Amino acid sequence: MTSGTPAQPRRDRRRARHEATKKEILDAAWSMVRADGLAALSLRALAHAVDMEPQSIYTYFASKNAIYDRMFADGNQELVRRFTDADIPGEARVALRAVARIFVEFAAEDQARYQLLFLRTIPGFRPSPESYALASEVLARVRVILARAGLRDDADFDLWTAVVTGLASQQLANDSGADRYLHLIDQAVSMFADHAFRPDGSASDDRA
Amino acid sequence: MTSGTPAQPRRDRRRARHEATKKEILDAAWSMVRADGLAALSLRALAHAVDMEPQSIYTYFASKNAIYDRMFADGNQELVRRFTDADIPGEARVALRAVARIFVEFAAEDQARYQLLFLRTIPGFRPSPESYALASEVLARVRVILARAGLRDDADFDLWTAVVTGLASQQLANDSGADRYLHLIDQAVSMFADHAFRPDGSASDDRA
DNA sequence: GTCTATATTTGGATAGAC
DNA sequence: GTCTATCCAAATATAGAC
Repeated sequence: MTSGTPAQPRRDRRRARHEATKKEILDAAWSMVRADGLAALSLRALAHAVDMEPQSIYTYFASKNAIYDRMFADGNQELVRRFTDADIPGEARVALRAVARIFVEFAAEDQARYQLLFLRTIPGFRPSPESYALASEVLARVRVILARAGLRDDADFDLWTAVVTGLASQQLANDSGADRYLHLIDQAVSMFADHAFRPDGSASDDRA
Repeated sequence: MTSGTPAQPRRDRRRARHEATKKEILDAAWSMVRADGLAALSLRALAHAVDMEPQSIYTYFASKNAIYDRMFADGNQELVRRFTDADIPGEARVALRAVARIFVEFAAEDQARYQLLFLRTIPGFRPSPESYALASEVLARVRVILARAGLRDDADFDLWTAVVTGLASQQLANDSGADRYLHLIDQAVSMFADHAFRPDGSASDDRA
């Protein structure tokens, strides 16, 4: 009620500015890892990219791994967002196609992001519990979508993730920038669906 | 005919010693990347692991990337060897299973090796033409085996590599040390074979 | 072939003035 | 919140003595 505590507009502005700078640093980090590779990120280069001295980065992030951690969280959040935004239909094969496209296209867009999120590529880095929770969230969403499509078997789910991550990793490793594996998505989904939804007892084993 | 050229036994011994030390260094490098991650390899630590000063490494390798290059070559050579040693039967599904097992087990054994051979994980590194030729050799062998099994379509081949690399990368990223995806190999092969060898016109598209 | 010495660069990180 | 100053460790690499 007295002077000096006017609902703290000054502190809010300061906090907003702080967050804006943080975002600026993260954006720069993303473009650097895209250009030079995930492991090549350095605090010096990052700082200079945002016109700072390297030491000033520590005002915003406690360590280099803290930056990786935020990037890890951002990447997973973006993927969650894409699953949320797309309204996935109930029909099984259509749903599977939609999920596969979202994932593989997301992967193909950014090799560094894919490495950070899905491969263990940075020697010292392990995501914080909060960030890891977002990664689990992604998996949980996919699991829900697939369950709604009629897929509840754990082995089938694992097989599914193997198929889509296989397309993604091949696309990135052997055809970055083009669509050699991207356009196999529908075929892969058909293959998987034929298998997962095959009538009981039709499992062929040894004969071509 | 005269003195001083006695079929050069001394030079041979020296060369043998040189090659032995080189191998010693490479062995140490492999165990270090297995322990600490591929990207964490340093010449210092490597040298001290073989009781040398870091500078002495340069007697054997021109650079750090030259070491990665030899490791890349060794890894591919080992994989070629495994395909050569296994005699793959003519029957299609049996052949596919054999190839898949060899590849996925090879991958699962060593995360660092898999990253080096199949993922672009080390920012500066690109294999030399000679080493890259060995990688092509691996792919060519698989292509021949699959062609003999009746698979000659390029898209089917790409789909095949996606399935096996998917199993491999999931096994490494999510279940290192166990066999969650390893034991999906047979199922994955059945899925793929049912698809690749399906009778003409049976392509299902939209219905579950 | 291995060492000492050294150069150079880069890396991540802290203390403290302003 | 940003800087200067610094630290320390590690990195790759070269020159030259032995």
